[in-house]
Amino acid sequence: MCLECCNQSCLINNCTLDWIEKISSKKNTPHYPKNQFIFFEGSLVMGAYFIKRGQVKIISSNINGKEQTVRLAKEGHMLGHTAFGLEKYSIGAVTLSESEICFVDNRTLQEAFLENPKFTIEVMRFYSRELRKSEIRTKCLAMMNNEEKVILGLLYIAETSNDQNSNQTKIYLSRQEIAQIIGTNSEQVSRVISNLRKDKLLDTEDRTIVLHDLEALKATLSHYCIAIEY
Amino acid sequence: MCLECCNQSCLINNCTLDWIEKISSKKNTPHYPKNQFIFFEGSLVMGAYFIKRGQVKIISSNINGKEQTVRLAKEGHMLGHTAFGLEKYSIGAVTLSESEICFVDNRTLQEAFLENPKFTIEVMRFYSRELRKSEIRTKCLAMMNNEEKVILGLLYIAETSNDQNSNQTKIYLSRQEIAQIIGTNSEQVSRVISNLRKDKLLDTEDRTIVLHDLEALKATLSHYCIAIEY
DNA sequence: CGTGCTTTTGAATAGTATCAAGGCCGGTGG
DNA sequence: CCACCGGCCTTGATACTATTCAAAAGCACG
Repeated sequence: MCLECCNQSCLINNCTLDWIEKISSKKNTPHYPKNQFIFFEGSLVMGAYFIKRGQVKIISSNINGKEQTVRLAKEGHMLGHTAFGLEKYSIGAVTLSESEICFVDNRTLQEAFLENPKFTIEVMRFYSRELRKSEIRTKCLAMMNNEEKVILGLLYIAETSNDQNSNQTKIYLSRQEIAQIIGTNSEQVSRVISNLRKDKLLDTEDRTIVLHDLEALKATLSHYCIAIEY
Repeated sequence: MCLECCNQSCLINNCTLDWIEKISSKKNTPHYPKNQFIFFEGSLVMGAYFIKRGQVKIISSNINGKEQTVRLAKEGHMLGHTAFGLEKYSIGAVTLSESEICFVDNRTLQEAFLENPKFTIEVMRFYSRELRKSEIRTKCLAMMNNEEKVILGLLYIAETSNDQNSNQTKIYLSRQEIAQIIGTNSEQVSRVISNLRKDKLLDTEDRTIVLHDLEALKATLSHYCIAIEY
């Protein structure tokens, strides 16, 4: 039930009470394990997904199967939405952690948009923010060298991670997964992480990366004037 | 007057008739020459811009003044929008051709959104499409080599160009401007264009680039499964 | 006709991707 | 329990690509 949902950041909360109930009765909320596809590139568009809990990567591949992560999403984010009006998703989505994700079909969503202006406006603002973030990312990936890109990637992962409880952030993604976020390969990521560890900008515990000073990492990217308000 | 506007693709047309008139009475439509700033990075957000005619680049710079073009826009597109809720624009916009661009202040826009669901939905869809395009671009710029990026850039410029009347598209941007769109430098662009001319994939007339076979150019990028429906 | 800007091309350099080998760790099966 | 296997990580050597530097030519402009 949406009305009892723990996730305050869910966009559906911008609907009227009776619409929240209506959506609640139509949606379903499967439980996804880690590394599970939510939808595939090329599959049919049936509706939109709202992340209740967990971290998700949005991916796009070339014909050789090489995969690029184009966006990360966490609780409160919407997925699949970018495909409205098209027949098929041009991108795919995969869970990075164990997740709960609500699915709402196109028809219900369309009616909700027409009758809940506040909801529609907030969804619009969500896209607007994501577009701005995507554009800043375009700039960074175009102008940065490998070391800077890795730092950018780590900060991005940290910001879209859910466990920001303590003063240290742990990253459980593989070197390969990080490489796909910033557009390089696992060897380069490994090299840069080794250097950053020597410079005491991060620690590693086995394969886990531990960020203990986000501000110091951000400072290394300050030349790019990144607006950091995700 | 919006009601008499020649631009059928303008998003404002999704409002009710009286709202179109209301917006019409509040907006202004300055005439911009080529290479004119519409708004600067860091300036205050007063409203949104609707392109009536012309081509515009959205740019973002680093602290050294190096400039990256993160998006191209043409008639029917919205600008400045991505800054709602923020105090300042994190990006800037510059005309690439002589243009007419309508400005609507934040307050009027906000009221229009609340009372014109169809308008809001279409603006949302516009963002949604732009986000998808930006993400595909992220993938391409991450995976392509320089030659492919230049071809991608030329196709992007052609698609956001207004004079698609004949079977050949002319591009008047400098090598430097093209380089900033794809994240390289003018020398590389020059080299690639020389090679493409030898391969008969394009022609040049003085500094102008002439594309006479868009399909052949697109075919060279087919490995990337680009959804080409801008 | 000179000046300044863009384009083009070559050469040197720097940076990144690729290839290869070894180490570490967890899981599996004898 | 231990040996083996496969996956991921790390590091070095090498090849390749892209950037930078430099110079000359072309064009626009006063």
